[in-house]
Formats: sequence, C-alpha cells, structure tokens
Amino acid sequence: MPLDRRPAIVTAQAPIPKLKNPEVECAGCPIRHRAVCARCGPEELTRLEEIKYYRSYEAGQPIAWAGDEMGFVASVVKGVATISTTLSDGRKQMVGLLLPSDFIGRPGRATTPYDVQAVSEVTLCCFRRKPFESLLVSTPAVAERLLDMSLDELDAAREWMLILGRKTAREKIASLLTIIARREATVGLQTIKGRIVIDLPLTREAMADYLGLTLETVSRQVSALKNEGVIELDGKRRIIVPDIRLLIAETGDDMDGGMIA
Amino acid sequence: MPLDRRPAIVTAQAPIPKLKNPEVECAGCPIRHRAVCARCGPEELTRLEEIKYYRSYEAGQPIAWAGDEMGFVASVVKGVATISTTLSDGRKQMVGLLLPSDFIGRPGRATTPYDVQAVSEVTLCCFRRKPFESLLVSTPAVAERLLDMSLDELDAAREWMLILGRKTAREKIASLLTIIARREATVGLQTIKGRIVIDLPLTREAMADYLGLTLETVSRQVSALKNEGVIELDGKRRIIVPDIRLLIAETGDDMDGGMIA
DNA sequence: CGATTCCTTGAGACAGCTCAATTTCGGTGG
DNA sequence: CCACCGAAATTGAGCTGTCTCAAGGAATCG
Repeated sequence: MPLDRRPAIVTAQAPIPKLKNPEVECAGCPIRHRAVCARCGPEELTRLEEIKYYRSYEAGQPIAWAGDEMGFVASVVKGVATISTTLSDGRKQMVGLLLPSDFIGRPGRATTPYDVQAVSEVTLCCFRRKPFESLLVSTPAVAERLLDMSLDELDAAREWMLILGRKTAREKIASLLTIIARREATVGLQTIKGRIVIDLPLTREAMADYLGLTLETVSRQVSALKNEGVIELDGKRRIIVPDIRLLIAETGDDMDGGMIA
Repeated sequence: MPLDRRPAIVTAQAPIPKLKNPEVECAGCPIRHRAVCARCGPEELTRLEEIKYYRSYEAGQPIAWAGDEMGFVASVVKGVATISTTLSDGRKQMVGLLLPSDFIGRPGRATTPYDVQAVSEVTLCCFRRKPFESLLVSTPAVAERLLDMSLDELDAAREWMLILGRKTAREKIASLLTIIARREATVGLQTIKGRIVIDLPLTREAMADYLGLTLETVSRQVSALKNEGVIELDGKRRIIVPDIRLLIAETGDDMDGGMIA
C-alpha cells in the first residue's frame, strides 16, 4: 500500500477569504435548527450574533492546514468541505466530511491537527474562538448541542472504521454513495419519484482518499456499478440512484436484510 | 476481503455481573482525575456518589450487545474492554478500546449500536442513565469533561481511520503497539530503563479485528518485528519494546522525523 | 477550440487473504 | 512435578483483490 505518488507540495497560497457581515439574521439561517446553535433561544442567539461573521472559500481553497493556528470555530452554512490527514510520504486519508450545519474546530484547542479544505464553494459562519469558548461555559444550550454533534461525529467515524477496515472496494463505494444519498435526502433534495440525484462534489481521487483506495479502483468500481444498473452517471460528477435499495444491497451491511423469510 | 469465517453465534449467556457498593470513595478512586468526574468539586462528587455503583465482568464476558438497552453509563475503573461492530456475514471491526478512565455509553441514547466486551477482568463505575442525564444538565463540570473526552475519542477514531485506510500491515501492527505503549506509559508503567513492557491483553484475533487484518497476517508481522529485534516476545501475550523509537519508526508516521539533517 | 484536468481502461505485480497443517503456550489433573 | 489437553499462535503454499504503471479518452474552462 505504500503509495509512491507524493503529491507535489502545494504552497499554501494565502487564502483570501471574503469576509461578510452577517447579511443573514440567525432567525432566517438555513442551518438554524441543525447547527451548534440549534437549541438556542432568542436571547442566546443574540449573543451568538454578536460574535459571528461570515467567510467564504472558493472550491478547492484550503480552510486550514494541519498545524495552523485557527482563530475561529465555525458552522458550515453552505457547501462541502473535507477533513483529512496526510502521512509524510503523501498517503492521504479523509477523516471527515463537512456538510451544511457541521461544526469546524475544537473548543480549547488552538491548532488543527487536520487539513480542512473547501470542495465546493463554502460559506462558514465563524465565531472567534475565545468569545465562543466563554459562551460555551455560560450557555449550556450550545454546549449540549455541541456534545450531541460530537457524539454523532464519533458514531460516523466508527462507521467509517468499519468501512475502511472490513469492506471490499465495491462495498466501500456503495457505502459512500449511500451515506451521501442519505444526508442529501435529509437536507431535502431533488428526488424525482424515488430516483435520488447525487450532485457529487467529490473527484474520484477524493473518493479514493475517503475509502482508502486508489482512484483507479474507485473508477473501476463506479463503472461496474454503472454497467450493472445500480447507478447511472450524468456527466462526470452527477450520480443518479434509481433504486436506493439496490445500492444498499451492495454496501455489505444488512446482508440478510431482505432475506428474512 | 469477504471473510467467509462466520464466527459461531455465541448466545449471550446472561452476564452475571457482580454488584458492589462503592467500597471506594471517589476521593480515593484511581481514575478520579482522568474520568468523566475529573473536574468535579467535592459537592458534585457527592451527587455522583449517590447514583454510582460498581460492577465487575470477567475476562471475555459481554458488557453489552449491539441493540441492547443499557440502563447505565459507566467509567472503566480497571481492566480493558473493546467496542466493536459486526457485519451480518461475520466480518468484525473494533471501533474503540476502553482503558481505565474511559467512558461507556451515550447520554440521551438508550441502546448501544456496538458490542462491548470485557477483554481482561473489568470493573465499571456505573451511573444509572436517567439520574446521570439530569446531572449532566445541572453539573456543567461533568458535561464539559464529557465533551472533552468525546472530542479526544473522535481524534482517536480519526487516527484509526488513517491506520485502517492507508497503512500497511506492518505499519498497522507498529501503530497499535505504539498506541498501547503510549497509553500504558501515561498510566505509569513497568518500564525498566527504557524498555517498555506491554502486557497485551489482546489475542491475535482481537488485534486483527482492530487493524482490519486477518489473524495470520498479524501473526506474521509480529514475528517479523520480533525477528528484526524491534520487539521481543515473552510468552504469548507479553511484548517488550526495547526502544520505542525503533517501533515508532515502523509506524509510517513521521518518516522524516529522524531524517532531518 | 485548444488545454488542462479528470476519468477510464488495460496489463502485470504484489500485499494480504484463504486454506491447511503444525507448534507453542498455559493451564490442569494425576 | 510432570504429562496431557485445548486454545492460541505460527508457518507454509497458493490465490485474488487491489495497487502500480501506462495509455488514451471525455469533460470543463478560458
């Protein structure tokens, strides 16, 4: 598995993020009820509003490199970002997928141990670290929500461990697509009579980095699933799932799910 | 990777845990300063003491099966336990290692999604779920500590994802041994002039389930490390690390760590 | 419409898996 | 204390899924 393809070292071109004052009131925020602020009352929201600001990143831009000092924590308002680690010889593993409402950063820690990168255009709702940390102490609603979200992430990480450790390449692909399909479905998504459309923001290489595979293997398995009619491709990045159950049947979970007589 | 070895289904022999009243006052508890109660003051400790009870499991006993209702959450006081998931065809993946001071259970959720099993003899400090949950709300010291511990576990899970997804068999073994050695070292351990002694409570099969390998591959790699002098074996379960740096050099992390001229 | 980036496909190599004996360890009873 | 037993570990030989290396081919963007 020693990949000898060391990606050219990309110099961190100073991210020139656009700063915006919150043109969106929290009350009208699309992630209002799912983000770290979900359980805040009006008065708590006001306190949050005082320390928040928006920041946007273009597709492909780094949000942070491992080891960077991060002066803020944030919620993803829009777009998709990835969290990844890289071994010194270039082997890369994604360890998290950040979708709208997900939280970035760790209270009490100044530097990220991970690379964080915008995959599509991303808008963050940022809170300066220090004020946020004191807010955590004084506002149990935020702390509780953050605990819950962290535990959800932990569960997700453990599900990934199963995928990475024990699933075949084909099962890995099916699992990834299922996870994304499910998350998109909860967001409320373009589904035309059961056909789920995944506007996949990930390149084959990014998928490979998630699944612990090479991009060639990903490509082969995607092609195989397409040829067998489990998925359809529309262009390079859009995947259509005609019947989610067919896809789930390929994930390796629940093998007897439909078999119980 | 489709393992066709479905382990015989073990009927959950009703765990007959021994119940003990806390013969240990919190003040004298060995995990007092590292567990979920670490930041509690004397008065908060009293409240915890009211709802706590001890429970012991023999080596090999199940603490919970996936899907079980768990009436309690707990801290590991003594011993080692594992958290694992199993696919319906028998493929198994460990997703967590529980050492003294680690926390078991999730507030707000009644059923575990994982199997939890005692590896050595285990003593738990249990709290009934409901009282603990209300205590979480009323005692920020516990909630804060639990958040911190959860975030640590999340980091650990992500480190595992890298190991599972991108490391070779040999690197996986070295990484596992390093992690255990480090944790044992912090506990305060038998180390005779730099030689770290790992009293490994894990079978080769358990190690394989952690690392996403087969037990034969684990055995081969352990033998290889032994033959090359990186580790020494004393009996079947005890591993001696003469020089931790040699082991770390095999983990795949930090390849240039010693190379910087 | 050219260029670049991403994706697909092929052929061969190899790490780790599967199947199959043995061997060693750790306990246990004579 | 020693011989024996079962569980766990080791080791071997062949197989296979995924990786590696290498060409081409399709999108997307200026």
